[in-house]
Amino acid sequence: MVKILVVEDDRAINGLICSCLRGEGYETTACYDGEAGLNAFAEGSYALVISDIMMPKMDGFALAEEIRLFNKQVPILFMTAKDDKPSKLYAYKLGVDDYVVKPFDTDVFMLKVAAVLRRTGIETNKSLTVGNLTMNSEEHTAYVNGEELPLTVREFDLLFKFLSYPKKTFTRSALMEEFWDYDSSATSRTVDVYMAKLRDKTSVCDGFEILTVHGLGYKAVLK
Amino acid sequence: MVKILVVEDDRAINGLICSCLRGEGYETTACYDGEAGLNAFAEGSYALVISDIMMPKMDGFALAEEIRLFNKQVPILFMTAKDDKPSKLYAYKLGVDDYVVKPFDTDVFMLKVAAVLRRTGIETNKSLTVGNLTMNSEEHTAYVNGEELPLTVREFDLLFKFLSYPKKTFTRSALMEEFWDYDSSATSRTVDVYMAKLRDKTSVCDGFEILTVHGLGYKAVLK
DNA sequence: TCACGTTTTACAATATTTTAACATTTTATT
DNA sequence: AATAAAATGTTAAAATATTGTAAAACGTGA
Repeated sequence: MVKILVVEDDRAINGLICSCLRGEGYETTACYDGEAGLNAFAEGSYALVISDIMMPKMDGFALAEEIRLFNKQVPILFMTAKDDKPSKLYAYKLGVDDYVVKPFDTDVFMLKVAAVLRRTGIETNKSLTVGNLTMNSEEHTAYVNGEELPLTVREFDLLFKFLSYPKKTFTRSALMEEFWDYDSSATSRTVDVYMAKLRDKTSVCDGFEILTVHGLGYKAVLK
Repeated sequence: MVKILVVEDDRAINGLICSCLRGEGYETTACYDGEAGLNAFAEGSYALVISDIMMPKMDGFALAEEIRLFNKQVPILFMTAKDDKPSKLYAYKLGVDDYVVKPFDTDVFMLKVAAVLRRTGIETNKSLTVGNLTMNSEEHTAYVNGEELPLTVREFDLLFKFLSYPKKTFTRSALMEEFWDYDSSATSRTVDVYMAKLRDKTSVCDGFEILTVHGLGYKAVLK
């Protein structure tokens, strides 16, 4: 559910990082240079970017600058063999979230990833609790006050997404791109129907609310 | 030998748990308060810690915190009479693996133990009991009320998997990847046929049920 | 060939998704 | 403030998709 973009030209290291992350239940995309990283970032909605600094075509700093042009939120985690202070300072100036020096301990690395995501309010685990609602993506189950709340796959996916990124507004088209087949011809009004269903089904939940952002889409806000 | 540390001040309950676990082939150490538990943990290398929450000297939470100071990996299973959410949330924050509410069913308890160990990659027993069904993966045999339940290899593998991870939903493709040849061209509908067969054959079982997760796959739930 | 387990097929039964119609709310314009 | 226009809410029926199941076809080893 949580997507992480890994930009690192050393394919062995990139593979190692990705497999560690996948082992923790994250979804990963591997890119081998800054340019590819930027393109990938523009395509999908990533919860975190992990990037090397020294890479062909576009280095990590340039990538971070480009990403910051249209996204000031997404956490960026730099990896580097350099431990020099100028790089470090420059990195923080760009709004980089944290800094990992290679070679690194994968345990510590995973903890940093979890910490960054926690800090930015993204649920890292396969389970998520908001008020009296608990969702488990592995079991594909939702419980309200311990009782199972039956949800269809689409309903589950949508709700899990919304609660994974509270306050974030999702447009109908973004949701359809993410959860509907590429060649689905469904109207964007379909999303509205699901929102109504979710509002109905989650009316017993006390921790959040699904709000309409008129002219844009929907968002979940915690209360 | 898989070693399990049991920390529980009620000697009767502690003894019961230990004897159950030993019956399943685990090695156990009994401690009657948190302090003794911490000392024992520091001494030996345990694969799992099972702890009560309310105990003299040092409660379960404190014990878990201390253990986490020098071991972030070992799974911790809490037992408690409390079913309140604050405790539960706090427990998960400490990285506790699962939660058992007393009084509990020893069958379910043993399954949780097995599930936790399996999840953390520790090889456990080759046999599994759910209600009136006992399966032995070494002999590839299944018994219901002492009578043999004839299962083909595929049926056995599927059922054993499902019961090893109760509540977890398995997609058809995940199952096929695991149990079918890489180059098998079988349709995923084949899985459905096996589910029907398993449901039929296990209709005399009282401890679980195979449920359909529409749009995703199947799961076994204990009852 | 027979026996047995596996896989496919076809159709029935269910469940979910989508549409479409109308109601209501919000926004823009006068 | 009144009105029109646009966007959203709601619902049930229609359209699709998924699953259940029995039977047939297939493949393999004794």
